[in-house]
Amino acid sequence: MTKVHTVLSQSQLFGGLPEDQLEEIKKVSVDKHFDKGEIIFFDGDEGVGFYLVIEGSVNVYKISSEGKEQILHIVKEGETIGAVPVFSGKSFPANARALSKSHLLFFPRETFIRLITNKPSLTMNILALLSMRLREFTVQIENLSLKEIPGRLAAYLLYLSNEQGNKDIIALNISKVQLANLLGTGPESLSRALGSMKSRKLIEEEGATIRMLNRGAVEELAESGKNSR
Amino acid sequence: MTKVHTVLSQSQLFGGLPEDQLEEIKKVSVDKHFDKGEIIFFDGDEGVGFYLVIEGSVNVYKISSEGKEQILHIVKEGETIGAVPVFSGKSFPANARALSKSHLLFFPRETFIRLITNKPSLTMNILALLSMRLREFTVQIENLSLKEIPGRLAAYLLYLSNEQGNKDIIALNISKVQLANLLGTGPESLSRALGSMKSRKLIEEEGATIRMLNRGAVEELAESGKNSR
DNA sequence: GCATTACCTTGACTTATGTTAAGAAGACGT
DNA sequence: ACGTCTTCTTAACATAAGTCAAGGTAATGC
Repeated sequence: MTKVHTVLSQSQLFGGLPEDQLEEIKKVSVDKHFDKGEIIFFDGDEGVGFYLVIEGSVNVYKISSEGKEQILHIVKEGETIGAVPVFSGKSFPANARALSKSHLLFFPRETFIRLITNKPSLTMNILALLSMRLREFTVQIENLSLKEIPGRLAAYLLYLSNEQGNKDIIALNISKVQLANLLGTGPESLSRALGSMKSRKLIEEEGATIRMLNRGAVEELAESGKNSR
Repeated sequence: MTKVHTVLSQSQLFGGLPEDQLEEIKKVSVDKHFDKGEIIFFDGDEGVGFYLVIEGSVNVYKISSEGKEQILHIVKEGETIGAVPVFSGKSFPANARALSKSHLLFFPRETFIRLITNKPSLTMNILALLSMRLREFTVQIENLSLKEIPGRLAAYLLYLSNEQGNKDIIALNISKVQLANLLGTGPESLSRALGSMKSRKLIEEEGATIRMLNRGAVEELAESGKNSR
């Protein structure tokens, strides 16, 4: 069983599909390889198809005229990037860059649309995928607009903890700069927010590992969005 | 021809469908009426179906623990609300409230899913709709994170101008408080941003009408996101 | 037609976060 | 093992925007 096959069959997009359909899917895809830091597409480029990550991880982000970066999504194995223009028929709505050496599968737009027509279960998977992404974006808008930076950080730590099995030991999977850009700020403010949580005994930090000392207080911080008072 | 029929046939969701399918759609829907200010659903409520606006307008929003409101979308005739949980099978991701006396059609989840199975053109419409919404959210995240309030305001004025036929005379279709909440701020800051644009001769204001005096400068403000320098 | 209410604007003040700069700690290649 | 880069932290300062309060204007009801 190849890695490609394993990832496809476990992806949200193609999971649960019969073997013959998976084969068909594999056949219409094109292998693409990117080095760390390489651009996969730019905001505004014509969207001629989408990508599924087989190995590595990808940063999907917007960039301001001054060069500040807002990360929309960090995409890992089995997830997709660039699906929006497949269905709304326009350009990519953001930039994408490989965070590590990555292996992606590219699906050309027209071929893929022909493929999904009259495959209701696959279509339902896509609808679920897009809906999930919408749900995530509403959370991100809520965080950016209604929470201050310490609150966003607390919410992200809880999200990570949840993803890693609700342990109190959390592994930061991305660099501090990237985390800052995901939270809509820069490394200095992130450093201060972490420092504040440490001095208030909410967390401990050791390298890329964070230990939650007071989950209740972290939850309250994430909930209220505000640091104090 | 009833209003319902007209709106359905011109909606993004059901536009371009044959007459018999439109009839079938109308049959599975349920009429719902809401007064101004009435809640349609709450963030977290179980999503048992979605709504299509026939008449009136609806505010889809998140709310912070302190009561600050962030508008995600102002939904008008022919548009839908609450589609996410139909496909990702969970709760509504935000609140919805009628901005005026409104007439909506409600589509129960299971019935609607049965209806769309094996109707590829309808399914493609839904995919396009969700993709469009995703695209809009990426713009909103970009605005919230990478632009200051004057920049967001400028971008919104250009959006309105574009929607109203690229005239320099723009009709504000919502109250200032709502506009402020859409831009992620409060009425005081919006007032100041408008004041700054007026004193710099970028715009003139008369009641709910705004006249763009210097489109180039407005575009630059929206583009750079920053007020000065 | 007048009073009451909702909506909007303005001003003074506070605060969170951005900015600039410098230094510390860690990673990396030679 | 050494120096060079990158990444992170800390501090001092600048600024955008939130907050609180007051007043004005427009809309609405009696």
